[in-house]
This record gives sequence, structure tokens and C-alpha cells, in this order.
Amino acid sequence: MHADSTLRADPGRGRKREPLPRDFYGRSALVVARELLGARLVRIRDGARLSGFITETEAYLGEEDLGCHAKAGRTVRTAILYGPPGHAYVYFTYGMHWLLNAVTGPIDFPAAVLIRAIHPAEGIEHMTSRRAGRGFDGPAKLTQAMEIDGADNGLDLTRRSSCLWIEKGISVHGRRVTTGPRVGLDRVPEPWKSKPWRFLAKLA
DNA sequence: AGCACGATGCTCT
DNA sequence: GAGCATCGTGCTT
Repeated sequence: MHADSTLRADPGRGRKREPLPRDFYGRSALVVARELLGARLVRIRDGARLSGFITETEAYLGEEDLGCHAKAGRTVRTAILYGPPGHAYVYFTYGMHWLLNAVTGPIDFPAAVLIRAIHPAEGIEHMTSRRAGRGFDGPAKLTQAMEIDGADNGLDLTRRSSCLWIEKGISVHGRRVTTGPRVGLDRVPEPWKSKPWRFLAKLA
């Protein structure tokens, strides 16, 4: 049984199985975070497709946002956030985890969308074995399942040659979207701590 | 079902 | 040297 069978097909137009274009990412991280719900995250590994539908995202918006890494300004680590949209920002945290973001908005405005969870679709066996059967709902869980790490930092998500991109997936109706405060920002001051910039999709 | 905690190393102060 | 956009285990309820 294929996981796709539980999800309705995308009725929208536009080419599927093609990386989303640069202008998709060139908008506000808030818009991109919402629009990425239901999109298909694709990873090519050993010539095979691993993919999953994005079910949870968070937006991080500029130097003013004290939850965003760019709050410290332009550094070696955050330089990618100031570059063109549509690139991967992959960073290491808690001494062992890699987290995947998509850079958004115009050049010189540091913003990104964190991809926090996927509903697996292709290459499930491969991803499950990477996870020892422990699931994909968590930003470090999906990177482990898809073998995404620091080597992927800066990749252009609009190019197939990156072996990492995002495609049009299924459309997620507004009724199935919920928002809330971003996770893990306990020591971030208000109002940033409580901004409802986390987006969750209930699929099928 | 929920909380506390340790693992483990990079980044910025 | 402190803090971290987390996870899995183990213990309590």
C-alpha cells in the first residue's frame, strides 16, 4: 500500500515533480511557511527518491526576530540567510542534530522556514531504517531519515542537481491548518516567543 | 501521558 | 563559558 493513497491529489495546476521555483521562496517566510504545508520534500540518495509531505513548519523573520539566528547579525553561520532565497540553511544544534531550513525573502533580509515534520511518501523503508522505526515528526528526525547534514548547507533547492528540493505536493485547505508559538524558544523574550509562526497541517 | 534529564559540540559573548 | 529552532530514555502519575 502506497502512502499517497491516503492523501488526495493536488487539483492545482503547475508542474509536479519539478523543484519549486525561486520566486516561490522569494516571499515572506510567513507566506512560504504556510505554502510549504503539503509540499513534497524530495531527497535523492543513491539514485533513489526519498520524499515526504511537509506537515509542520516555522517561520524565522529577520534580525528583529529574537528567535531567529540572524538576531546576532551577519556571521559565518548566518551568512546564508542573507543570500538569495531558495537555498538550504542546514545547521547543527544540541551537539548532535541537523535542522533543515529554506531561505526566504529578498537578498539581505535574513529569513527562513524551518521544516519540522513530514509524512513519508517515497523511500519509506530506507527512511524508516535510518530512524529505527521511530517516526519523522521532528526537525532532527526528518534530517536523519533523509540523510541531510552540514554537507547540504547552502544547496540550491531550485536545482535537481542539488539532490535536495521541494515539489508541489498536495493542497492543504485552511481548515486543516493550525498555528501556534514556535517550539523550543523558552528563553527568547516576548513578543517573539509567542508569535504564532508555527504552522501545522492535518493531512487526510 | 507527561516530565526530567543527559548526550554532545558548535556558535557567539 | 553559556546557551542552544532536539531527541530518546527512564521514571512518575
